Amino acid sequence: MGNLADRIEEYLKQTLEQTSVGYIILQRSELAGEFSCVPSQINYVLDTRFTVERGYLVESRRGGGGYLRIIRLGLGLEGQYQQVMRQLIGEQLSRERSNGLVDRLMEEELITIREAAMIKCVLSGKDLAGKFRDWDVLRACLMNSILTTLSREDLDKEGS
Amino acid sequence: MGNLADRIEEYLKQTLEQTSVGYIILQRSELAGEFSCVPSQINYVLDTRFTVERGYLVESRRGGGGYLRIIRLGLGLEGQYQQVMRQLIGEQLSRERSNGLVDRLMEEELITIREAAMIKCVLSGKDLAGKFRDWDVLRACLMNSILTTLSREDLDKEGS
DNA sequence: TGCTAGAAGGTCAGGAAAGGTCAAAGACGA
DNA sequence: TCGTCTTTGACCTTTCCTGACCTTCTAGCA
Repeated sequence: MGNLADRIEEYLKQTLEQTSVGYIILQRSELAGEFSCVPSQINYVLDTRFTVERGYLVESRRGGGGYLRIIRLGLGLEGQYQQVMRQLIGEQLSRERSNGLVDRLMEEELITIREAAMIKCVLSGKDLAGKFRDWDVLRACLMNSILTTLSREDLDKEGS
Repeated sequence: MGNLADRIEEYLKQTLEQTSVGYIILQRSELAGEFSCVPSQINYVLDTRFTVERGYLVESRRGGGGYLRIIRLGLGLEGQYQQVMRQLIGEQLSRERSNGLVDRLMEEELITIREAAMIKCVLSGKDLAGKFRDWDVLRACLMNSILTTLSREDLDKEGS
C-alpha cells in the first residue's frame, strides 16, 4: 500500500468517515500539494476509487473558488436495495419493468408518492413519443441516475 | 463560498427576502464599494445569477440618479408558474438553463432539495454522454413532463 | 433653447484561478 | 516479457475579477 493513489484514497475515505453531513469539500490543487503530486493525480484517484459503483459521487466546479465535493452513497438498508435494483435494470429497461421498480421503491418508503409520480412520468416517455429511438436504453440510464441520487447521504427524504 | 460573486449574490438574495414589495433598488457603485470591488463585478453577478430562468428581472437606469432594480418574479398559485416556465423551456433546453429553473423551483419551495437533486441528475445527461443526440430537445421534453407532474393536484410535497 | 459637464450604469477583452483531459512514460506483478 | 496500474506533464475549458472605455441621463448655465 505504499503507492500514492492508495494513500490519497485512504486519506479521503478517512476524512469522509469523520464527517456527519455525508460529504467533504476540498481543493484539488491543495490536496495535490499536501501529497506533493500533480493535480491530475487527484483526478486519477477520484476516477478509479470514488465511482458510483464503489459508493461515491463526485461533483466539482471550475474557475475561481472552484472545488471538489465527494458525496458518500449509502450502503445501508437502502443501499442493499440499490444493488439489487441496478442488477435488475441492466442495459435496457421497459416501461412495465420501470413502473414495477418504482412501485417497489414506494412500498419500501424509499421514495414519496410525489417522487414516484414524477419518476414514472419522466420514464413514461409520453411527451416524446417517436422523437427518440432506444427509449429502453435511455430509460435504464435515467433510472440509474435516479437511484444514485436517492442514495446520496447528504439528502434525506424530508427535503426542505 | 469564499468567492466574491457568491457573496454578493447571497447578500442580494437576503436583502430581497427581507423586502415585502418584491424588488430592491440599489446603486451599482455603492454596492461595489461595500464589497470593495469594481462596479462591473456587480454586472457579472447580475448577468450570471439573476437571470430570468432563476426567477429574476433586472432593470436599470443610467445617468444622474441612476439605479439598479432587481425584481423577484413571483410564481403565484394556480399554475401560473407553469406558463412562465413552459415559455422559458421552449423546444430546447440547455443544461445551464434547466439548472436555473430547478433552482428556482426549489427556492419557491415547489420542490424539495431531494427532488431538485433528482431532476438535476436526470437532466444532466452525465450517465449517457454520447449515447443520444439532441439532448437539449430531450431535456426540454423531460422538464415538461416534470412540470406536468408537479401540477397534479392530488399530490403534495409531503408525499407519503 | 441648446450646450455641456458630471454622474450614473454598460460592455468587452484580458488575465488569473480553479478544475478536466489525454497521452506517454514508468512501475510492478503474473 | 507482457499487460495493467500508476504517475506525470502539457494543454484545455470554465468561472471569476479587473480596468479601460462607452453610452445614457440629469442638471445647470449661457
